[in-house]
Amino acid sequence: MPATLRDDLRQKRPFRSTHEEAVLNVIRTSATLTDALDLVLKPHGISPTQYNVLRILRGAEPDGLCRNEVRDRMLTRMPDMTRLLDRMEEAGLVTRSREGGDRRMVLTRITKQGRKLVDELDAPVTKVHKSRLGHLTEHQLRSLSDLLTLARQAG
Amino acid sequence: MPATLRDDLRQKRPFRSTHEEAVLNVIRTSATLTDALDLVLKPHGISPTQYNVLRILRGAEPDGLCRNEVRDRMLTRMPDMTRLLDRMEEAGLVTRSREGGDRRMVLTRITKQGRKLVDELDAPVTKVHKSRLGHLTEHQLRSLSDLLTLARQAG
DNA sequence: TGACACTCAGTGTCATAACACCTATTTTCC
DNA sequence: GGAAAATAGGTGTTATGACACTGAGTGTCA
Repeated sequence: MPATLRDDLRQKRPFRSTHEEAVLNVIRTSATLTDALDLVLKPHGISPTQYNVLRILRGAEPDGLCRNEVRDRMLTRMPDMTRLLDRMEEAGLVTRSREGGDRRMVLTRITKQGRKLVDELDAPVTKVHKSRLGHLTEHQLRSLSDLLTLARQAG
Repeated sequence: MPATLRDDLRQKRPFRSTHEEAVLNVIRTSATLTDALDLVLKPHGISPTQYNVLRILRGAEPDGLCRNEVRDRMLTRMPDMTRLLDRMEEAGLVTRSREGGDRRMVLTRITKQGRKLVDELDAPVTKVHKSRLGHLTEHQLRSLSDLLTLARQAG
């Protein structure tokens, strides 16, 4: 793994600004982390996006959530929740049902099978996170999260 | 914009570890930055991926690069460079030609039109980077890039 | 009380990404 | 010098993402 982003991307020129450098570093790091996660999830037949949905719905048990509520809690923007949930329903990971007072709402819940899958994935996912960031100190991890949280506070 | 990632994602539980918190922060921040860039690029008819290719090929002028070399310099993994470049060639942004000693190699170059487009985008892209991260100090930006670079050094 | 705007979901359609497999050329190495 | 491995690029097919549009159900307020 090359030491600097410039080496990594084999860039000849320096970055135009520290802002640009930071943006590219964030995107690059996100891609490597997502790729590593993807490798862990692939044998189980789900994508990082689907895994994200399962985590959200596990956290919302036993009430379930409506489609837009799931969408708004996603880590990445997902404009087509309907068909994402269609696929997950077909795979037996979630169920949907119209119920309650507001007949527009469709509650989505994680199934027992979905719950089992996401529970099983806890250990390997934790492991891949630690394998990717385990060489950072607690203080460095705290700083990183704080800086990223600050970065998202743009007007 | 909510202050913490937990609020942002409306998570009830705390993160399982600082590693996990950092991973999710990186992915979330990357998504918001990419979405902002996408908004700038969309009126020009290109995606962040295509913009990345144009930047790479502008930096490689006048020699051009072969397909795999472009792929390896991409910010995010792109397994189907062929058809990405097909589309860009069709849009008049790049050209391809077999030349030189190794007849397997296809050199890709940015066209005058592609060059014009990416040059025009310099100002608005810089602007969006600064609008997103302009509230951070130079020292914070430097720390952020350094921590992310360090984060990618995993074994 | 009924027109209007709003919200929730879903659909049609096209663009892009992902994955496995294929062909041509070059390199390696006996 | 020729078979085998490696490398460059491309194709077929499926899955997923993006975007505009539709329609049902709900609130609201003149």
